[in-house]
Formats: sequence, C-alpha cells, structure tokens
Amino acid sequence: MDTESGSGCAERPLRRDAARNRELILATAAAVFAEHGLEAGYEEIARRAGIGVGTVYRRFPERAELVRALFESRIEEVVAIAERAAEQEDAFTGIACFLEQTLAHQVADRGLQEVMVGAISQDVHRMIGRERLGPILESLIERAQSDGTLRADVGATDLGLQLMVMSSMSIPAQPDLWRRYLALLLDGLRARPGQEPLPLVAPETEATYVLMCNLQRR
Amino acid sequence: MDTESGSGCAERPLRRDAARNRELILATAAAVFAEHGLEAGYEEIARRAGIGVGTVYRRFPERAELVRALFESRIEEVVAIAERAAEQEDAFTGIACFLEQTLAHQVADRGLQEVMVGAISQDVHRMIGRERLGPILESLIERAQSDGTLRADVGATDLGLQLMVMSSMSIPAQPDLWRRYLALLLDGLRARPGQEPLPLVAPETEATYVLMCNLQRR
DNA sequence: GGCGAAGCGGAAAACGTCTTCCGTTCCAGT
DNA sequence: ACTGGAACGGAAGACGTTTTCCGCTTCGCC
Repeated sequence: MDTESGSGCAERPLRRDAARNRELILATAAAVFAEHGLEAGYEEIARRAGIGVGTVYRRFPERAELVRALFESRIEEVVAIAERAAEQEDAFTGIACFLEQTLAHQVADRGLQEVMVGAISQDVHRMIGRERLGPILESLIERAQSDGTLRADVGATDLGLQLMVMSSMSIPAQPDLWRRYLALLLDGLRARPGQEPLPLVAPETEATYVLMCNLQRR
Repeated sequence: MDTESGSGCAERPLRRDAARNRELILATAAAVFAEHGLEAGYEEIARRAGIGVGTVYRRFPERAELVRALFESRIEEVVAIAERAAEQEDAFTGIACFLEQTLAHQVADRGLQEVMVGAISQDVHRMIGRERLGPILESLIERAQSDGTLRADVGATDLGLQLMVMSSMSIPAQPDLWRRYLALLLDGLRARPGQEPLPLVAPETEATYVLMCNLQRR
C-alpha cells in the first residue's frame, strides 16, 4: 500500500521508454481513429507508430481504455461548444451554432463521431451525453421554445439523432455537404404560425442511445 | 443447343428436389435478409431452411445473384410507388407520398433498404435508381417546384440521401419514429416566401451513390 | 559497469467466417 | 428395380483478425 509515492492509487510510474511509447501510441491512434474509425486494427496503429503490436496491447489491453484516454479531452471541446452556444443572445441561433460547430468537429474526426454515438464504451458516452450536454441543450431548447423561435414539439433527443445522421453527410468532392442538410433541418426546426405538430413523441433518452449504436454498428 | 425446350438460354431444368430447395432458400433468405441485412451468413440461411450450407453455395455461388433473385420484384414495388406518387394532383403531396411509402417498405425490410442503397451489386441498384426512379422523381420535383410548393434548390439526390438516412430511424418502442423526422423534413422542403437558398449544391448522382454505400458499410 | 526487472517485437496460437470438397443420398429415365 | 449422375450435408480447409507469449533488449538503480 505504501510502495508508491504516486497519486492516489497504486500506479507505478512507467519506465521512460514505456511512457514515450504510450504517447506515441496515443498520437498515432488519434490519427488512425480519425481516419478509419474506432474499429481500426491495433496492427495498423503499431505499424504506423513503428512499434510492435504487443506493445500496444500491453499498454491498452482494452480498446475502450485507449478510446477514453484519447477522447476525454476532445469531448470537452464539444461540451465547451455547447456552453458557448448557450450564451448566445438568441437561443435558436445558439442551437444552430451548437449543431454547426459540433458537426464540423465530428465530420473531421470519424473516431470522435463514433465516440459521441457510444460505439465503444457506452459509459463514457452516457456520461457526457446525459450529464454534461443534456442539461445545456435542454435549457437552450426550452429557451428557444419559449421565445417562439424553435418549434414547440422537438426535444434534445431529436436534435441528437439529427446530429448523428448529419455527421455522415460528407463526400470527397463536397466535404461539407452536411451544411446543406443542416440548413434544411434548421428550416424545419423553426417555429411557424399554424404549424402542424410533429407526429409521435421525441424518443426516450435511453432508446436514443440504442438507436445511435445500431446506426453506427449494424 | 436443342436439348432444352426451356426459355432462351441453355438452362437445364433443375431436378425436382433442387428446385424445391431453391425456393426454400429464397423464402428463407428473404426472412433472414429482412432481419439481419444482406450480409447475413449463408450458415444462418441454411440452418433456418433446414439444409446444408453447401446447398446454398451450390445454388447461389454469388451472393449478388441471390440478392437479385430476391429483390428484383421488391424494387418494382418501389418504382410502382413512385409512379403512383407521380399521378398525384399536387406534386408536393406526391413527393411526400413517395417518401412515406418507400420508407415504410424500407424500414420493414432491412435487406431492401440495403439493396436500394447499393450495398451489394451496384449494377442492380444503379439500374433502378438511375433509369427507373430517377426520371420519375425528377419530373415530380420539377413540377412541385414550378408549382411553388417545393423549395427551388433541392434535387433528386438530396431526396435520395434523406430517404436513405431516415430509413434507419426506427426503434423497437417506436418502430415508425421515421415518420416524425419525415414530417420535419417535409416542413423543411416546403417552399416559403423569402427563404434563404440552401448552401452548396445538390451532390452529383455518382457521388451520392458512393456516399450511400459508405453510409451503409463502414 | 553490472544486475534485475520492465518493456519490446513479432512469430505463432486462437478465433470467427467464408468456401470448398467429397462420400452419401436421392431423383429420373430405362 | 436398376443405374448414372445431379444434389445433398456438413466436416475440413482457407482466410483474415485479434490476442498471447516468450526470448531478447533496454532502462534505471546500485
């Protein structure tokens, strides 16, 4: 119990070369995941990093652990986007900003997109989705609705799902094709006099996560 | 050349048991594909049909062949939907009908959805997409636009992509959740005075197919 | 510099699918 | 009924990944 002078738990301080490799793996994995998604083989990461697969497995026996190490900070960026969006004078504009900026991040990094959707390690995703983003978005939505700018019958889960599908809308010739469909969506989201209410109700939070995972994997 | 009294090519008439099995495979594959998609293993089909895998491979060495045999008629249904939609008095309503009915089909049959997207055997998909559905939709769109009911800057590829992403919007608790988002989309598609034009341009037909395939596979 | 242990690389085992192959079974024509 | 060959089943082989394992290297403390 007292063998370590480290922080809290019994974490041995990792030998110099090992620490260097750990960073190397993280940096390489970031690139590989951004390009090929979270299911990229360890082989590919190892090859690009110029080290053996064994080394990658030793440091990150669980892929989820590697994913967490990589994306915890990236996800904070998204939370920051939401926070900034919530400060917008006009709540509808805030929503538009949030969607636009989050999409820009997700489209640029396939790994991030998959993380946000909970493709790997649901707990991380739930944590940010439910505990961090959820409240911010909900209050933004509520504000926009009482301002009469956002249609009254959409919820946070609706936005989440739309965000999720938009993030795949990108082709080499038009990498930001998603902007086109985001504009279309925003037009649909705007409150208008005499508007028919949407059919059905916004899906449950839990069900939304399940759907997102299914969309991703299949 | 004259050994067969069959139709056209030199197709040997298939032994009775083989013919029975062929039908059995088709029926079983229809169910399996509807449930698990086109990538379902032959193993699963064979097991459910109560026959050996070898039999399935012998009859359909190419998966694409099995897919074609199964979905050629299903796809005609979609074309028929489009034709009926084109007869609608109001062109915008026609578009709405087409989207709604096609989605209902696709959501009920994952295999059909994947075929429409060209996940297997691109040629079949292209054939129907480009040669059959394309013209019908395009004229419908044009009509709706000159009526001033559909916004002027959307194209057939835009609708195709939206259709494609909507078809995944379904959860056990709300199997027709897609109707909710279709309603939202239709609201966005409607022409309105003083509307900002959408950013970018509708994607090329070819690029659209590529994107659809990517969306599917990954 | 020497020593013990942590760390490394990558060959090989384990695994999960997809595909083939061949001994046996069953049909159809005589 | 008999026979030739088409068709069957499913075990065995091929294949692409993922994961482990162990002989050798490197580090860091004495």
